[in-house]
Amino acid sequence: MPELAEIECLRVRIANLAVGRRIARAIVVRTSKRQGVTAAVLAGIRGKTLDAVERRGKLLIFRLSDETALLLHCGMSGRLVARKHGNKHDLFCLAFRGGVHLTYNDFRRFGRLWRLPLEGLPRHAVLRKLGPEPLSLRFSESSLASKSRRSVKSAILDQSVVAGLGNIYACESLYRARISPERAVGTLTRDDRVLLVRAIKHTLRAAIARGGSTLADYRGTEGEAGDFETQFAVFGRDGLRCPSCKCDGNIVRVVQNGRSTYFCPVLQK
DNA sequence: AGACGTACCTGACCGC
DNA sequence: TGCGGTCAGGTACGTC
Repeated sequence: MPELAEIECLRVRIANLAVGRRIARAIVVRTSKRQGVTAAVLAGIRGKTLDAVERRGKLLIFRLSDETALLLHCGMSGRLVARKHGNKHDLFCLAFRGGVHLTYNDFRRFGRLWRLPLEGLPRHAVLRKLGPEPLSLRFSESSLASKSRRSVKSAILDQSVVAGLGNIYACESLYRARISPERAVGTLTRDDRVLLVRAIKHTLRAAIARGGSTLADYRGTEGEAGDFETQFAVFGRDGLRCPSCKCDGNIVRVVQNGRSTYFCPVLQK
């Protein structure tokens, strides 16, 4: 459930479900020290009220009434679902008064959980190194200004450059901006950067409006209803015709920094 | 600085 | 049916 658009949709769903409710019980179903899912991390949250659910990049931030926060990074496959625990990949469950349950399920177990005082939040290592929110005014053409020779795809996936883009929306945004993912970020003109920033904002807004993307791993399960994957122009579409009517290109798949990149080499320069 | 490999995990899918 | 390889929405680390 991992990129910004999916996390944002999840945030809204959780907020509607549980903000203002008191936590009746926190159940650690399966301890994972590496992930931070331990009884110690969740100790003492019983009786606290969930005051707000926020998001920063791909991180979810649960503000609790005792001036602490739970931070959750869903990794590759983590998600919060509104049901009691029971699945074999469930790690913990928050039971709220009034019968609402939130269960964290993560079959690949790359997710992470932290608990810390609100007061120390901005200084927390995972938050401190995040770049601007892509949908905020702080994210602009100048955020991408650089003399670097690294690829533009690698730059926009770098969470310290812009927080929250993942592999799907990086590919889709570059397509929309008609910029090759293989271009060195330092060769982008100011106009290129303006186009790319606009494309990123547009792509994320469109994905959020559609409830995010739901890939095969999750399809048909537990209530996540996003369908932005039906709108992909390039992601996972290698060998198919470029959807632009103006070019005769085919989508290709290449590997950059160990990850699949999809693009149209005719349209994207 | 940055590319690359590796590690962390489980599971789906494909070719043999 | 099984087996090995490859792939997966993320991040961190060491090495070159």
